[in-house]
Amino acid sequence: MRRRDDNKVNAIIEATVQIVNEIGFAETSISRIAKKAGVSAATIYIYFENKEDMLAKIYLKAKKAMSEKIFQGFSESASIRARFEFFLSNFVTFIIDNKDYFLFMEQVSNSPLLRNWCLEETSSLFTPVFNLFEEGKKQNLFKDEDINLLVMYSVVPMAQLAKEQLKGTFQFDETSLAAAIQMSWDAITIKT
Amino acid sequence: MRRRDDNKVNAIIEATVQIVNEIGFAETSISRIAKKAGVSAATIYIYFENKEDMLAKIYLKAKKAMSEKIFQGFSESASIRARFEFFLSNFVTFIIDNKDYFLFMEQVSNSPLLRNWCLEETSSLFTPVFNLFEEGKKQNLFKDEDINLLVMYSVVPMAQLAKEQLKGTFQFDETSLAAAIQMSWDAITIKT
Amino acid sequence: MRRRDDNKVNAIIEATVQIVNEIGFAETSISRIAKKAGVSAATIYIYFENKEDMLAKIYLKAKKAMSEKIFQGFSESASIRARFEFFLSNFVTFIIDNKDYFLFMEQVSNSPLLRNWCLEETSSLFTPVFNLFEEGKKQNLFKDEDINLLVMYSVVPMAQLAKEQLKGTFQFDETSLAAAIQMSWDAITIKT
Amino acid sequence: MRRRDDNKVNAIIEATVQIVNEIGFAETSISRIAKKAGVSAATIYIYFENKEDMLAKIYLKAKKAMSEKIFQGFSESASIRARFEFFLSNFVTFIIDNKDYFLFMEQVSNSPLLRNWCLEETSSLFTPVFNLFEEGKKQNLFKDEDINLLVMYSVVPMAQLAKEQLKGTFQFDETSLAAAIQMSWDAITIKT
DNA sequence: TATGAATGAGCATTCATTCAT
DNA sequence: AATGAATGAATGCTCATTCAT
Repeated sequence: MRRRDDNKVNAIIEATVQIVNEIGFAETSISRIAKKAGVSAATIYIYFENKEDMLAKIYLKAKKAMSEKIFQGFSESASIRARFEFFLSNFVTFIIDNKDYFLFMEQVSNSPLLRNWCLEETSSLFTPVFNLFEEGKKQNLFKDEDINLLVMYSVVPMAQLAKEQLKGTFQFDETSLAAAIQMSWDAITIKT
Repeated sequence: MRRRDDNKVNAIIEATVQIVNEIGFAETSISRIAKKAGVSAATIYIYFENKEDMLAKIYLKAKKAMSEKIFQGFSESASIRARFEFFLSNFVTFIIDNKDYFLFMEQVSNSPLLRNWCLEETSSLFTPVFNLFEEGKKQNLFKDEDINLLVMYSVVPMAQLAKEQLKGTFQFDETSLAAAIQMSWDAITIKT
Repeated sequence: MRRRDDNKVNAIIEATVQIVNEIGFAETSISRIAKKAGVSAATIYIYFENKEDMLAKIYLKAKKAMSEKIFQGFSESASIRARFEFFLSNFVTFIIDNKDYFLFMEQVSNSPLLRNWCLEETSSLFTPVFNLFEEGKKQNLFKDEDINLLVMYSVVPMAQLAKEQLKGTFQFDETSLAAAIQMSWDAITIKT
Repeated sequence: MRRRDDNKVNAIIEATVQIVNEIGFAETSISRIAKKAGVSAATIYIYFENKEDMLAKIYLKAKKAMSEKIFQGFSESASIRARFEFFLSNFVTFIIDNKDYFLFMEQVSNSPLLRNWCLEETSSLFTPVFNLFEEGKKQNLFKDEDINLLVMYSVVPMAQLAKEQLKGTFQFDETSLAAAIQMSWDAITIKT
């Protein structure tokens, strides 16, 4: 029997990510993916149950890749501030370096149909951040607000800025990254 | 000869917005819109050139409506802080009160194909905010950073929180709104 | 607006009947029907909800046509024997004259998926025959057996013979028709 | 080198027969058969040339099995009536006992594409019946009609009744079987 | 022998759009 | 202005079959 050809699977994944980014989630069709990946449309159904399954699996794969890259070298024993900086700059770096994957994830997570898939599996990938925020709150360093709020003011603007950079309307350098991290910090810490 | 029937146009617009929110951008088809609006699909082509044109026009209409509502009663002579609060709380209120329109705008603006349409026309609608930020920077109240950065840390988290509320995972009340506004304020102002 | 084009509907129906007879129920596809009918496949969906709906409607139409032709001029006051002959010879005539429709009905009624559709609506079309059998039983002319049995021995062999004629392996003429009717009669009547 | 694995062939045949009966001829696909038989779809092509060849071979196998069972113990020297009863009741018994095979044969023989295959090979399996009818005609016991006619009035109604039993709309017992055989007999014999 | 991988052709259906009235 | 009819092109997906191991 023929052996599973990982080149084909990867070609499918790459093609999917690129097409979703080029023309949008709504317009992405199996046949376009197949053509770009250089395989028959039928081949896709060997590796994935259906379109939704394919998108979900690619999404999870991307999310895991992000989590790994971001927390590679993350030390739970470092200071809150150090971990905060480490996490946010890794986050930005990942987005810039993995433009396609990140934009793909954005597209997927903005699609109403697919918001359900992956909540639990996903959130567990980011427990180090949640721990960080909880610890900061306990130390009276961070404001005593809902974790959601803290995330909104630290992670979300950073992601948005990275998106602006990908669009060409913003440019991260050391200075602006530091400024952004400081703004996040100011937003969630208690003024002294 | 009959005249342009605004009832029909409105029915089409309402139906479009609702369907996009119900089943997502990707699944929204002309025939579904027509059925929900109670008109023939052919009728849509009397009022709009094609599907893309229709979505663009609805998007612009929504954006204008938002701009008007947000800046209704906005006084350029009020204090920076007052204007800041006024703007952000109006913004949140608009989102909550006009759930359908806002989510529609989100869906559209996340679609790569359609991101180009309306950049200039759109940004001009928010000049009062840009003025506000410029003024704040001149007064040494706001950090001397790129306007984009200031926007990221004030508008974006607020929008995200409003979306969380619409999803049911967050709840704005007077206290949490005040807290959020304060976090925005802390992020962009110079600590004294 | 365009007017409903009955030519198109009829062309679809004719094409369906012919193709089902030519290549069988299992192999009949919408696109083949459309090609033969000279319309777009999409046009079929204007007149029928889906493939099953189309087949069901054509089946019912054929069944009604058969019932009408068979019972045209059927007199409830004629003698049992006269009605028996009238019915059976009309039945055979219909099959011979409407080969396509009859074979289509056979194909459909032998398909397990579709046996459910039309039992009630269909059986009511043949009440005159059931009445005939009941009456014959009351007069001690017909054997006192289940109506099903009487039908099996009168209608079914006749249908089968007509099918043989359509295949070319049998030929009805006045003599053989009379013989067949007599055999049916002998099967179900009480010997005296 | 391994030898032909009859377990696999049988599994394929069983699976085919069952699936055709469960979901109908039209919906029966190689991959479904393979799954049910517990083999790879490719394996089927080791034992059969293609789908049509497979169905034809199974059909013939079933037909031979039926012929064998029906004529097992058939004595050419018994009386006409005895042989007639013997044959018909064996026929019914076979259908009832081998529901799957019989219904499979019905499905196949009703498909126009496959009607050609097996005419000669098939008819030869039933020569004892033809002999019986010829003998009956010579003895002036049976009507002097085309053999086809005699078959129609003896075999066909019996098959149809058996089908009704399988559907649950009729029930053979000793009495009704005897009644049916008598009706067949009355249909084809010369009244005295 | 046996099979997972692979595919071109085809499926039923829906699409955005145009046409004739 | 309004719309039912009509369609070529596309959709996601399954098919029967072949290939490489």
